[in-house]
Amino acid sequence: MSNPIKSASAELREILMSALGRLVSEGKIEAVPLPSFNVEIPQDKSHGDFASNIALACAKPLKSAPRKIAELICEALILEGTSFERVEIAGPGFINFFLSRNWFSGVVSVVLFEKEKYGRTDTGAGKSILVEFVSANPTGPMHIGNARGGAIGDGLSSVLDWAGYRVEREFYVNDAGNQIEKFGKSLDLRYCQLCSDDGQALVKQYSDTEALSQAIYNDTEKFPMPEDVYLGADIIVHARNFYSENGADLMNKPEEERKEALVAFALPKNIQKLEDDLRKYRIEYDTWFRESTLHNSGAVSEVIELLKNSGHTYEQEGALWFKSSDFGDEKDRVLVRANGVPTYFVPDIAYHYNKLVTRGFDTAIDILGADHHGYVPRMKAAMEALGIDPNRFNAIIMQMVRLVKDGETYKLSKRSGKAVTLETLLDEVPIDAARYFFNLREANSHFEFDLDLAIEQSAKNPVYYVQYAHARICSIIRNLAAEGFSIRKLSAEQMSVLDSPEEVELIRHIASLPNTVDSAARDYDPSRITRYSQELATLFHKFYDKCRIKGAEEPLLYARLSLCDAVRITLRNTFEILKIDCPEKM
RNA sequence: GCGUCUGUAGCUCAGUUGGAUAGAGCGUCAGACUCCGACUCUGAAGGUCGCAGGUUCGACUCCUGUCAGGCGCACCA
Repeated sequence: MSNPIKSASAELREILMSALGRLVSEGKIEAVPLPSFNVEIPQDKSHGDFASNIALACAKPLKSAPRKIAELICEALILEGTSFERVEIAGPGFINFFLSRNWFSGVVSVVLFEKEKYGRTDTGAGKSILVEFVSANPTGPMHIGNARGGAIGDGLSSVLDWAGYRVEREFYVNDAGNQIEKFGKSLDLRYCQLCSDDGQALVKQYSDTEALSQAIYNDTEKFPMPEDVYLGADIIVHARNFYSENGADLMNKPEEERKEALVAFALPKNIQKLEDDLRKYRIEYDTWFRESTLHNSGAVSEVIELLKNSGHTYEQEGALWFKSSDFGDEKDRVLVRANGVPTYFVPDIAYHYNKLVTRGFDTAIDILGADHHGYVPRMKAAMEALGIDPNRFNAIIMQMVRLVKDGETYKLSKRSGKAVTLETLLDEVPIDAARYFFNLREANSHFEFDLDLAIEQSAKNPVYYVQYAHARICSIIRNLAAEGFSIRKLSAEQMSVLDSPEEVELIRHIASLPNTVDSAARDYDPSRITRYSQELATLFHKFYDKCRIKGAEEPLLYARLSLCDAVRITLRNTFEILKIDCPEKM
């Protein structure tokens, strides 16, 4: 696993340090503690491939003008045998470095050698990370927010995997507590409605379950529902299916028993549906973790004891409180209500305790909607109270999605039961487009999803643009192979004919994939990868436009063909990270 | 009111630990295929980085204040 940029950068630091060392030993500069300095990639390519502010940083301790120091350093530099061939002093005292041709041709060789592994790094050093995402309530269908969370969570998991972490994907199934109560109550109400005279009349009228459900859903006069239940038509469908299989017998049983039977009937179907929808979205979880297991194993009551023992709880008005304000949370939180029932917070603490202690992951990441952002400080507080480093728990907050079609906003309302579901979205736009679009912007930005653009098959659509680049390369390679020119291994010497600005730019960008993976992993931001792939596609198209491959002189032809293959591999690897199709023809 | 996130070109957005003349796509205008896939490429116009201070060699980036918008602020989850 090599990283051409990182190794060049490290090499450059060495070169600079040894130059300083020589200056000190020759008595040309004073021996002072080395200040921290940068080696970075300038935005403007005319400023070289790397630039260092070392002379500016040394100005103060050496009490000398930055440019003067820069000149001394440059005189002491030894570039022979390194990846660099030239330096320049610029501006207030920056030292700009230019990479050698050998370095550029080396990049292509590395990519052709590492193939599908190119871009992977070992930065994570095998540390384990649990990424929990989507975790939609199993009481109903998934919405657009879950779609964004799914793409980001899965993309982030891939990025972390590529950066050398041991990653597991997890879905937390809220199959216990109040939501399930509410689910049971809703199912029971609908079931009772179906068994009523009005319901029976409709059952006879409609043979189609969907139509029947819609009729009942629409008729709020005959089939009223209280405020605090799920109104969606999917609830009626469950009730209807249960009725079809079991009839009205349950009406003679107590309400609690009915609810239990209905939940036992509907919940597994909903969970299965979540799995199916997410698999269709190309998300495969390592674990579907059930909240109920935390209750059954006693982990929930255990964590209450642990918190009590920590000394950060107190009782007030009959309830048990967690003094989360001890750890910077804005106020304290109730753990156990006056009626003796724990709040949702307790199983959640038990769950995160399970992640970090019981299962021992080094880090746990949650992908959360912005409406849950207030939840982060209290969970960090709970972890700290339990003696866990709160930095091992991280939350990615993602802002709300605005769906736009025909220039207008699609408003999604949970209440109406007519929210845009993940399923609807995937019916409207290709999976590639959905996954790519949701990773176009960083999580923490308000995102506008343009449905028209996602469907459009043109260069305006970024996902088509990048896939087209890949198909185009494959076509070139096919064409040349048909004429007897296949990719062959070239020496550094033969490869060094690639020196036009377009070729150099392209190679430079190819070289930065490992770095991009690292920075995406470091900042938990998979959107770096989509932007990288677009830039790569653009640079390839520019190269293609300027540099002919077919018909070029032979050494150049083979070098350019190798470059094409390197681009193809690099592009394909970014698609692999994002799990989108890699078409060889379109 | 408190907390939190976001304000960068007409629109959608980049800008990696503070660096050199603030970038891209779309849109607009003007161009490029008898030639490897034109689903492509080239060029032009377009900016007080919300506003005001501060920190320093240097600020879109850090700090303070302020304005506008999103999202929260339960013994709901």
